[in-house]
Amino acid sequence: MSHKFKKSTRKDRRQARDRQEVLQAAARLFAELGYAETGMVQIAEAADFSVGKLYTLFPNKEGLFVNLVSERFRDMHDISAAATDPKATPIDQLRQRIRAALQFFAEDPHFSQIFMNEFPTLAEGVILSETQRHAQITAGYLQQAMDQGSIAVEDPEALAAIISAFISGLVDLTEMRNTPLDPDWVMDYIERFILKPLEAPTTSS
Amino acid sequence: MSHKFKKSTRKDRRQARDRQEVLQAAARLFAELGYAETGMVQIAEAADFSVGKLYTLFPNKEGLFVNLVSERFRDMHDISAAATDPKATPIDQLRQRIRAALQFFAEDPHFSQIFMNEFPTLAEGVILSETQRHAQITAGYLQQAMDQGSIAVEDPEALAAIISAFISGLVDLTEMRNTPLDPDWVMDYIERFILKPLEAPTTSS
Amino acid sequence: MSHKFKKSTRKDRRQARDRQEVLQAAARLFAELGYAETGMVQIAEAADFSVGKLYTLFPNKEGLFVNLVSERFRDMHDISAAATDPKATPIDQLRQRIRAALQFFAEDPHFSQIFMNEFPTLAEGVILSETQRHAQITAGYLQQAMDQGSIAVEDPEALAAIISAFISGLVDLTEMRNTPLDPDWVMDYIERFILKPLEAPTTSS
Amino acid sequence: MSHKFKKSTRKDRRQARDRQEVLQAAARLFAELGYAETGMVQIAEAADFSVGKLYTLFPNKEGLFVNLVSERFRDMHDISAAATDPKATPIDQLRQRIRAALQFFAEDPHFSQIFMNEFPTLAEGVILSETQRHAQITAGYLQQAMDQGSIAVEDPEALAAIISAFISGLVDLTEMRNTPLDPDWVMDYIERFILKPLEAPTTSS
DNA sequence: CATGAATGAGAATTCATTCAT
DNA sequence: TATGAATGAATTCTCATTCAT
Repeated sequence: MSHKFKKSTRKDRRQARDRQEVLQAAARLFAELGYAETGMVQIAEAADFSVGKLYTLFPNKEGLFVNLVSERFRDMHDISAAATDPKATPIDQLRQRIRAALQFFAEDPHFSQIFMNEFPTLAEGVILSETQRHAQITAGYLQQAMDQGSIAVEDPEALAAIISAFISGLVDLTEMRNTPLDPDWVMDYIERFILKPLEAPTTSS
Repeated sequence: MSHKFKKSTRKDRRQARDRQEVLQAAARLFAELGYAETGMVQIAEAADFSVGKLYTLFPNKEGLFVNLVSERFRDMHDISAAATDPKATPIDQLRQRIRAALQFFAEDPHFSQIFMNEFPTLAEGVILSETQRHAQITAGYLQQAMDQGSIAVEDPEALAAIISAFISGLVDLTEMRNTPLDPDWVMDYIERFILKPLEAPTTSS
Repeated sequence: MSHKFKKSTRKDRRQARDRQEVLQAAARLFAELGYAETGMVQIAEAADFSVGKLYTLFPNKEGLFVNLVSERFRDMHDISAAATDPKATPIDQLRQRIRAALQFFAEDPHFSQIFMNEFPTLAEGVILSETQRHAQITAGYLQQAMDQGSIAVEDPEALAAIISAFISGLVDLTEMRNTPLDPDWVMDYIERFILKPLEAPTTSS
Repeated sequence: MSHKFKKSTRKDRRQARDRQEVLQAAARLFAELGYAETGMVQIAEAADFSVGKLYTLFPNKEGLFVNLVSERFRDMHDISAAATDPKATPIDQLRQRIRAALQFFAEDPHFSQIFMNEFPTLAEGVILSETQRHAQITAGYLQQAMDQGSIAVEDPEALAAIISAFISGLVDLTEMRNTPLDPDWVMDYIERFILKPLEAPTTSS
């Protein structure tokens, strides 16, 4: 019973699984070739589906891409949220979030690459708002910390942008050096150049 | 005097001017629509030239783009070089370079946007090497400073990447806020979060 | 029986039929307008297919042309081969071949025209080698006949070229007169001016 | 004096000379690259004239080509006419004409190549009529000879086509073998396979 | 008159999307 | 419902011809 909610769950589950398979294949191609150079036929072949199927799962190429990115974003968000201890201080929660994000990038280099390379070009609608949401969360923690007086008062949006850029810059460098991403290595830089200065008593100025 | 050198400067000058006009129009379109979404016909219309003219000025679409970017890059490099006082300390020279680059971004928001958005996707050949060159110069100053003992010893490449990312992040934020870029504002952050920590005697740890 | 081999014959057959239709339409246009003056859009319209379809059937315009010509060539070769009685004398086999070729030209005036007009310009790769192959076969028969002493000793390559030219010349004249090609009429000339003189005992000179 | 006729002869002569230079350069290019692959700019450069000049000398690309071919045709005609002894028998006059034409081909391989390769495709208007005129002259001699009873009665047009084809075939072979054209060699074949059979008393039939 | 840069119509080719089977 | 062949609009690039200088 409860028809409304559980209707055709079997089909839905299969659909969801198919979508995942397509997204996985697409992620690899987008990462390797870029959005513009990846064709729908290619994606279909890589995912072992027909082109038509792709259009039953996603509205169009852009939709597929948006879906791919926003889904991974949501995953990242969920993981980050799960990794955050609500009883910790705001700054510690931020630390946990950042580390979780780095872990995520380390585990999904395809997404990481797409995020770094293809993203800016296509930063529209859903996607743009996703990045902004993440930035806002970061900014939120910083704002809380400022309110509590535990860090110096700054423009929290700017600090969030800086943290984001920090990560981008170091992930990029990692990619360029063709080495796996080491979250600790990045974390150390963030710790020393951002968090520590913020936490240091600005007393003797 | 020197006949050989001044030959046909009239036409050359006009060509150069036309090229600039095309690049200007193209820069605006690439910034607004992105490389892939901008057509040659569109550029021609925006620059008020015929399509054919575009192909007398540049070998093809990619050539036009590369020209646009590498030209502005060279300009940036030249301006940066001119702004640098070779008698200053390495870190001060780096300060001067960064400020010059920021000034440049502030004055050419289109290039700035293209640099931020279109770049990663098309980062090939000439362009990639240009970015690397800039990063290397930054790294070079940092290395010198480390050698002189004036800053803490770090991975200079990573620091260069961080500085680059810092700038990207804050320029991006500025764009997002739709406000003009204030070099001083960015500089202040770099000063406080990167240069100062580096210069601080790491002694009492 | 034999599942593997008959798989998807339906589609294959349709494809083959479509290909033939395109080639037919293209043959007419190439014959009437020439290769350079015939556009892909025109061919598509004439064959009542979309332009895209053409590119699923052939790699590009040149490919379509080469296909058209080499296919007909192969047909001609097969028909010629089938028409040849291996037990006959070399000269009689040559007779049979020439007659078969003339029959072929008579039945496909478009190909004949393309062969006469468009050929030299585009005589590259596959096509050139096809003509050479035919010339070599002719030369081969002549060589055999010479070896057997049944015809006078001559440069067989030159004789082959002459026979080829003979056919071209008379086919051309037929076209110019806008009359259907009569194989017997051409054959008669070849018989009297080439084969008979060759066979005649060169004794009493 | 006699203003009407000699007006601006200086200029006319220069024009004629320029035209020749252009045609010479064009002939080489058309022979090497083919009509379609040869551009007006290329011709201009090869002839060391401006593109504009080309359009004062000829109406357009096709006009230039037609001019080139018909001019050489006229030359060939003139030379052939001069080489012909009106007191000789028709067949001897034909011999003289053919020999003159062969000489001409031997001396101007570019024209020869264009004639063989590019010609059929562009066989329109002026050009077509030129070939026909030559064929008609040949046919005329043959007709005369038939009327005089010195050769067997045949379709003179067909014979003319055959002679033409004979020449084409052997010139082609020469080109393929990449050797210079030997008029005597070709002449010998024509003599033995066409003229002699024609002259032979058809008595014993 | 000569020049050769500028023009723009036209050509080949691609590929996201649709829809008959 | 799934398929993947078919579609055709859109894109890049060329080159014969013109015309301002």
